[in-house]
Order: sequence, then structure tokens, then C-alpha cells
Amino acid sequence: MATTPRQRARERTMDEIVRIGREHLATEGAAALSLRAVARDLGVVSSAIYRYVASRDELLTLLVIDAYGGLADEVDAALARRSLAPLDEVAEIARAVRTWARREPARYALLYGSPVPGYHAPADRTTEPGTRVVARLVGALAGADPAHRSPEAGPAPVEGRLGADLTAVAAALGHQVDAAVMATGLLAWNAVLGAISAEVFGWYGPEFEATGDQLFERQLGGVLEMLERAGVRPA
Amino acid sequence: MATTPRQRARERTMDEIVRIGREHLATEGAAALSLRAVARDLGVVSSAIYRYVASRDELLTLLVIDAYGGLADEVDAALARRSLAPLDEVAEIARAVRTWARREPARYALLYGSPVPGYHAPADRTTEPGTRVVARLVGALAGADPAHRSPEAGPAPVEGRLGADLTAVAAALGHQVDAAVMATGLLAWNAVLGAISAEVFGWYGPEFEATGDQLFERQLGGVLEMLERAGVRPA
DNA sequence: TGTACATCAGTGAACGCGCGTTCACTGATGTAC
DNA sequence: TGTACATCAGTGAACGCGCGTTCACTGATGTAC
Repeated sequence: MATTPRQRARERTMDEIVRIGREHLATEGAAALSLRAVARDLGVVSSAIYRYVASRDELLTLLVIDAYGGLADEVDAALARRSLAPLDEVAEIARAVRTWARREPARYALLYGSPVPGYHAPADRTTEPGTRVVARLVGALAGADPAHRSPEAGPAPVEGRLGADLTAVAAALGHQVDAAVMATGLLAWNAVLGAISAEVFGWYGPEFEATGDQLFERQLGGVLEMLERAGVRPA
Repeated sequence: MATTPRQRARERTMDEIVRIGREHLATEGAAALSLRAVARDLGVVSSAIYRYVASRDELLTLLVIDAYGGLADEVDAALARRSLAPLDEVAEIARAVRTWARREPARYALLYGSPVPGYHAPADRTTEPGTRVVARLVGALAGADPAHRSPEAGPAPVEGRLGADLTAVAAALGHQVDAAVMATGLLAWNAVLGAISAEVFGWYGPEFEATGDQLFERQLGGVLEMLERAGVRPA
């Protein structure tokens, strides 16, 4: 199946649409994303956009997929540079997410900000790209060694149904991870996202403008110590 | 200065407007908040709303102030029930924030979700209500005792300018807190908000619907241990 | 206490704007024989 | 290789909608003398 000029033009236009959508996301926000405005920037009459995108929600879905992809690419690139011990891998993932979020605040907000009212991401298309980063994180947790768990300060076993739920999540991502390690990892992930959101969404006042990097590294340090006590080893 | 019927009517109408705005926030989201729609629900012609509110942004500001107030009231009520040790106070604050966020997801999103595009909260009116909860948290941290800091697993001192920034924030809220304790407290706060956002904004899949409470308590437990190692004592 | 005036809540019409989506159409590109 | 037909990108007009904000106005409420 040779690709015809028409097919190639179509792909280029599709890329253009996503690129323009990204720009509008950055300037207007997801709620104000408008097909007409995208068509305008594409240099085409407003109805022509429907040749490419079925509806406004469809465009949002493309942008969600694109954002997950961009974030995951950033993380993959950071981890590809060298092979790391599990704990250092977690650290690099966190730093890569922060770097990306600061460079692409609007796309970060699309993924980890408040949901866009009236829009529901279709699970069948967004789940797979959405789990790439989490899968890498769980992969790092899978390198945890119960023998290295801190005897006095390590996490307690997870009781009841939650334990089963946690190991099931790891299994769904293709890894076998102890429930207590998963619980610690989930807290670590939420803490990292919380710290990044605070920075990107401006929850902090202007107090930490000069010391943002130092503050993040400090918080990341606390998260990593917690994981280390759970048995995730550094180099 | 006696209050005239007119003044009282005005106050009641103002309350009505904020109440209706809250409802619209819940159903449409902040970005779609519309003065015309509020006027409609108030039973008044669209231009009449300008007797009460100067612009759409002004209404958003009122709702931000209202949301901060609602959250802080929830926290105050939780802490008023009995007098607690510092660490238990932190735990109660976290639980109260989560309870409120789950009951009022739209108002929570207004405070801790992505920023509303094109809107900037005026610092002179939102800062004071916005710091009430943080002030209580820092108040609890002020009860930390350096003598109880874990010698082997406690936080390292904060180096450089960040330390000064952290103690300055505590001082601005009327408390004297060690910088390392403040740093740990900030991480704790970000972790709690991260965990709550994950739940309220639906970052988790459907996996933890049945075990949401257990998962939150587990994560809170991890946060509290961290604070305890920094010297914040339980009962 | 009564009256004249000022204040203010609410009306109704209008401004200019942008939105999502549908539809019948033209003309260029691609495909099957 | 040439031709007939099918596919598809893009046009232009139109639909019905809601938005923020301004303005001149009416009539009720409040205040000063």
C-alpha cells in the first residue's frame, strides 16, 4: 500500500491541527478550545475541519493522547541516557515529569489539572498512552528488594482488599510488586505530582521563585528516602 | 448605622448570587461560568447583575474567596472538636480537606485545579482567606520538638537560601518553625493535595473505588511517619 | 410629620462577538478497467 | 496509456445559540430639611 500524495497531505494536516490545538491550549485553556479558531489558524473555512475531526471532543481526545505521548517521550528519553538503579530511575522519572510540566504547563494541566467540564476521555484510546509513564514507575518499583526493606522504618504490610487491588494494578502493567511497595510508590507519585502542580499552577506564592529547583530536589529527596525504606535501592 | 430593608435585601441577593455561582461551578465548571446564566437563575434580567458584581472576573473572585472560606471552616470545625497533639492535628486537617474536596469537587478544583485561563485572583482579597488552612498546618508544625527528631532518619538541615525562605513563610504566618520541619511539612501538604486530587479529579482508574478510604489513610500514614521523624509528635 | 430630592434595583433593547454543526456545492486527486 | 467514475478536500452560506457589557429608562426606597 503505497502512500499517495493525498494521504501524506492528510497526515500533515492532522499534525498541523494537533499542533495548532496545542498552541490554543497554551493560550486559551482547554475549556475555551474551539474548532473554529483551529480552522482559522489552519487557513481553512470553519466547516473544513470536520474532514479531519468529528467534533470538539474528538480534538480534545487527540490532544490528551498527544500530551500523554509527549510526557512519556520525555521520560523515556531521560531513562535512555544510561541504565540506573531502581531508586535513581524513580528520581529521573520525577525530574523528567517536572521538566516537561514546566515547559508545557497547558498540556500538563490537561492531564493532571481539573477535568474539562463536560468532556470524558474515551478509555479505549487514552488508557494505553496514559499508562506509559506509570508503567515505567512500576517497573522501577519491581526492582525493589524485600531484603533491603528497612526493618524498623519500612512500610507495614497492606491489609485487606487494598493489597489485592494494588498488586492487581502492578500485574495489569506487567510487573509483580509487593503491595506495600506499590502503596509507597503511589504516595510517592502523588507527592511528586502535588509538588509539580503546586509549582506549575502557582499554589505557592512568589516566595519560592528563586529556590524552586532546590525546593523540588528537597521534596524529591524525602520521597526517595521513603521508597528506599520500602526496599527500592539506589546505586 | 441601622440596616435598612434595602441593605438587607442587597445582602441576601449577594448571598444568592454566590450560591447560584457555586451551583454553576459544580455543573459547568469555572471556565463556563456566565453572568447571564446566574442572572437567569436569580430571576432577573441579565443587566441587573451588574448592580451587584462588576464583571465576570469579580464573580470568580467572590467564588474563590467563598471556597477558601468553606474549606477553612471545615478544617476549623474538625479541629474544634477536641484539642490534639500536633501530629494528630495534621492528620485531622488532611482528613477534613479530603472530606470537603469530595463533597465539593468543583470548589476544590477552583482552588487546587488548573488555573482558570485569563483570570488572575487579586492577591489583596484572596490571600488572607487562602492562608487560613495553611496557617493552621504551620501552627501544628510549630508544635514540633527538635528533641524528638529521629537521630538517624530525621530530615537533614536545609542549606542555603531555601532555609531562609521557608522560615520566612512560617514567620509571615506568625509561627517560628525550623526550616527542615517546614520543608517536610510542605512535602506533606503537597502529598496530601496530590492524593486528594488523584481521587477527586479521577487520575486513578476505577481500581480503587471500593478502597478509596483505605488508600487515603494508608498514604496519610506514610506522610505522618515522615513528619514524626522530623519531630512532630503524636499524642 | 410631610415633602422634595437623591439613591438605587431592576427593565428592556441593543452592540458586536464567537461558537458547533449541517448542507449542498465545486473541483482536484485517485482508481479500475 | 487513456478514460470514466468514485473519492475526498475544501467552500460558502446558513441554523440557532449564548456570551459580556452598555445605556437610557421607570419606579420604589431612603434621607435631609
